[in-house]
Amino acid sequence: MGTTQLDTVPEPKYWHLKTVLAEALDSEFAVGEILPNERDLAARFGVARATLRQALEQLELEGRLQRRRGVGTTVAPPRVGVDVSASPYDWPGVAADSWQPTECTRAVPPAAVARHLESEPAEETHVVRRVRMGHGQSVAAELLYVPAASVPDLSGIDAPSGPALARSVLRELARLELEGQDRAVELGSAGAVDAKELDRLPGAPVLVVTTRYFSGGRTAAVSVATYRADTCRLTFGAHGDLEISHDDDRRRAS
Amino acid sequence: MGTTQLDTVPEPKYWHLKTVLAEALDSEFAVGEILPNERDLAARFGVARATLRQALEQLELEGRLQRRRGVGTTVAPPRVGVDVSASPYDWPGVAADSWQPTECTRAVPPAAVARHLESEPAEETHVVRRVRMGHGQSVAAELLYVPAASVPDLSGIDAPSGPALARSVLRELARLELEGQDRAVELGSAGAVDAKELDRLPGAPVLVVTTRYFSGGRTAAVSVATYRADTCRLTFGAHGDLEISHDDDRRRAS
DNA sequence: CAGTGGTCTAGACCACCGT
DNA sequence: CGGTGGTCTAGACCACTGT
Repeated sequence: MGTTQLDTVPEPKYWHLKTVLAEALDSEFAVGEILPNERDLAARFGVARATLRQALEQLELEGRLQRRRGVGTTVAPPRVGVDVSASPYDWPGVAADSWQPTECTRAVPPAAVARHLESEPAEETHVVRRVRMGHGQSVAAELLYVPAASVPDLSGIDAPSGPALARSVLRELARLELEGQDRAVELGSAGAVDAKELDRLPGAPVLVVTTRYFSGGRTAAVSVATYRADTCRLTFGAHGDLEISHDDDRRRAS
Repeated sequence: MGTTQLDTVPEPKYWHLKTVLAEALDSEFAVGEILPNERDLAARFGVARATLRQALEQLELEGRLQRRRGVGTTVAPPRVGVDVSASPYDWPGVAADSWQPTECTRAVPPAAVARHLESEPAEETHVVRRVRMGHGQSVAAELLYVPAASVPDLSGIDAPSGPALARSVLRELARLELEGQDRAVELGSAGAVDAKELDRLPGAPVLVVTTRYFSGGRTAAVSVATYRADTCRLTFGAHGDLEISHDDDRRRAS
């Protein structure tokens, strides 16, 4: 029979608002255009600001709006397709990918990561910080955990803490034979540091990509990369509007 | 020089709250245990309920809490690893996967999908609805768009609208030679129907997995699967806490 | 039915950005 | 500085769940 019942439930205001705004976005606004401020919008729709904000939050989550404190709310461009497929036999940092190492420290990895680095209990590892650029902005922030055992020839050198050391670690890592890798994607919220790196507020929604690199029967490194969930679409394979489509303008009505 | 400045900015209350609660969750609560209700919690922490809720929302987004209207807030089990890697040369519905077809209608696909079905402009396609089960609950809801051209032998049959027809479409589809597929993952929010299917409220965060199936140089089908972002971790490859860990029955409060 | 989370309001103040 | 979005409050009522 199915639910022929037409759900007489009254739609929440913010949900209806979101729908109305989404339609308006499609038909009456161009990418990059700024919307009226929240107080005006709320007044125009006859709702409290909090309610209006609930609708805006949803639209931002869906990547249709972009809000910046002190500036305003703008219509976001379509999500950027970011390739995350990487051939399963390439180490990170090979050749010229879009990642840019920014720092390298030593620290004991969080429990969730340590669990993947089977052999080691609670030991310090190298931690390489990298940022992924795309379309003129930083798109992802990564922490790459590399146990000292994976880069034995680095024990002597500790001085050049920073990008230089980061590159050294990546170089040494690439000398191992990579046997395979593993990926998982989940939703998270940006911590304070990632948020700053991604130019978002703390708590912003991110897609967390955890990658394990296998070598010598062990997990030789673990990467935790956080992608801006509002602006990114992770692609596996040649999917999507590959890289940069210089021209995409849809949405133009009137 | 880097920001040695210790950021004297006062942390937002809800952010601090979230941290405190997260720690309490780790140390003082078992999976499945129910928390005090929001009004009590807010009073205990000396904040307004809205503020307390902001913290809870974040924790729910991160998959650490589960809130159900009329019931209460419980400590969520660790996220379920759901394999999404599928060998690139398998059609959906082959053998016994965890998908269960529930319906099959005909409709014109949304613009975003139609764009992937290059050849066709705004034509009707078969739309197969499937639900993916896992760990005793529905974990994902899918819409599979199959242009009539991809399943030519089905033109005569229209009667058995429902699971039977759905299975027919999948069977016919599997007769084509699959040349490859494509995946993209992005954040979205559940629509009214998906929400009901996933037992969540509308607007709940979901991971949207879009898959294109290629055959005969064309896109023979497009699948849009929405996974519960709060409870799922999408895995590519053998990653993660593989399948089912048989022992997980906590949740039993007298 | 009582108790829970979900929605909504009308304010207030704060942090940030551009000028 | 004025204007923006971000945080917070103290209420109110609604929708849902269990018993």
